[in-house]
Amino acid sequence: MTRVRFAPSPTGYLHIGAARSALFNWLYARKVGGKFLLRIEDTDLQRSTDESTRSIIEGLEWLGLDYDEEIVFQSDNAPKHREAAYRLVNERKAYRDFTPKEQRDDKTVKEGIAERARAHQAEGIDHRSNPFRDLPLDESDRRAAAGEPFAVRLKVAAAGTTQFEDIVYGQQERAFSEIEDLVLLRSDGHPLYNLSVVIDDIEMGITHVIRGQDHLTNTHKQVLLYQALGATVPKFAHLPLIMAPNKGKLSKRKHGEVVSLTTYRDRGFVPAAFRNSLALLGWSPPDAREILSKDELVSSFSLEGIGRANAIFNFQENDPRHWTDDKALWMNAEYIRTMPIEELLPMVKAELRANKLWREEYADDDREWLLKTIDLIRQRFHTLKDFSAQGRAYFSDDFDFEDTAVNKNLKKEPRLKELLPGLAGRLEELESFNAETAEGALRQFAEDSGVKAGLLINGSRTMLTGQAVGPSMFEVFAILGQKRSVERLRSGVPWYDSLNAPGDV
RNA sequence: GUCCCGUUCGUCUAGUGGCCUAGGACACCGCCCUUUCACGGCGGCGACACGGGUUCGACUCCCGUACGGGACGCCA
Repeated sequence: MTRVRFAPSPTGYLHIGAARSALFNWLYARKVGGKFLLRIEDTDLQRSTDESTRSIIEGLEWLGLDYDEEIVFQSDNAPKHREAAYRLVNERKAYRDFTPKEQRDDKTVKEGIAERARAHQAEGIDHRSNPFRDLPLDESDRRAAAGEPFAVRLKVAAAGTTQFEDIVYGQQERAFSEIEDLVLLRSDGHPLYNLSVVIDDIEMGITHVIRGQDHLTNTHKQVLLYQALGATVPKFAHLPLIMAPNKGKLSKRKHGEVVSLTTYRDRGFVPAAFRNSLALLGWSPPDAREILSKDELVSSFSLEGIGRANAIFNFQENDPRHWTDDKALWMNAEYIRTMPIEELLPMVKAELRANKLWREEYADDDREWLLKTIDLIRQRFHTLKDFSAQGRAYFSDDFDFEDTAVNKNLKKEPRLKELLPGLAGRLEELESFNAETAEGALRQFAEDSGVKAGLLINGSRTMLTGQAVGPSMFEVFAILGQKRSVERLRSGVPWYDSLNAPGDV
């Protein structure tokens, strides 16, 4: 039985890179009929928060990734991790290191590592020189019993290599000389990442570890641990990383909310669309299709289809039109305009409700009207937000007039101030009011008035929606209905309204 | 610094020695449709990092160089 897991640490929102790892694990599990487990790696007590755990769970739910079995909280397993470390000490596969703990500033460790490595290189210090490595066990036990603090380190053999076959990156090999005697247990007894992960993965019966490529070189350490513990080594599949437009690491500090999954939810993404575009980052189906439903993703997914090169998530922070990856945005628009309207409806409802534009009649009496309206306006929308922003005039009489639209479609032709109310009169007289009759009346009125129909069409659009762009004007008349169309054509609002923009009259 | 990984249009990618004068998608540009804007249709721009091999033949295999990324912690 295949068992995979997603194991995020709850130290912030769910990052889109992590979300993709979760997605690939989930897809693989569903594809092969295995289990997809969730483990919260909350062993860093200082940085872990419940809020973050909640956001991870919500994020997975939003993406439609359901997990099997109970969530495992890694911190609950600390006693097991410690026990395993002590067992390794007793088996002489690990040892107590009584060297006093070195104080390190978390901010500067990265430079510290490089510096230390350089120094080691120059001075020729090898990491098999720990004086406690071969301390007799009874003496080690005695000093421990006496209360002397110690860390537990894995005893890595001096010579040899470790290897594993990565499903994505192929055969991997690393010399023991490249691997230090890693610390398993801190001197305060706190189990460290590599130990915890391995023990938990064994405990949870994980058969395939699918995770980011940033873990590729660490995997050798974990393989060593599996072997020391006498456990079966799982299969590994490392995923290429998702990078920022400058090819650097995607980070909250540098790139802000664009890397957070919740941003996509909050900014009007359809979950299926985001899931679809996430799946295509580093993976492609055999038939190179791009629009894939959840089921289609599952059925065409394979670890073999994963590429090896990092993918850039292309976004331009200060360009509202390209605030996130263009293809993701396009895909969202594609989903919005093509998905079954019944599936879109609840999302539109939530959006309208959040903006106080939802009316209870939409659920029953006006349901048909709502569906028709959504269908009409969704064609040119990119996110769900557009329903309450650009779409506002369809749901409320209180909407804004865009200055550019007013200037271009109304003020340029002063006669419109009289023509539009005139048109309203003609429309009012119609006994049967629909797109066809409205069009007929408008064209007739244009002819009678000696103006081009386009003048009235564009003027009407701006009077009725406040905008210069939108669906076919006659459809809009029909959707808004006779009464509202007439009222809005007669309203003088835009003529006064935009006067408050100084200098543009 | 050491080790590991990678490199096809601006971006996501197809491509597993001849099907490639390298295909698709997004973005961009143009035309058509349309008295708006989208959608749609048609077209354009645009890439095998570089150098050596191997081969009758390399985007595909090998080596090197360059560039990019990752890892190296008593963080996860």
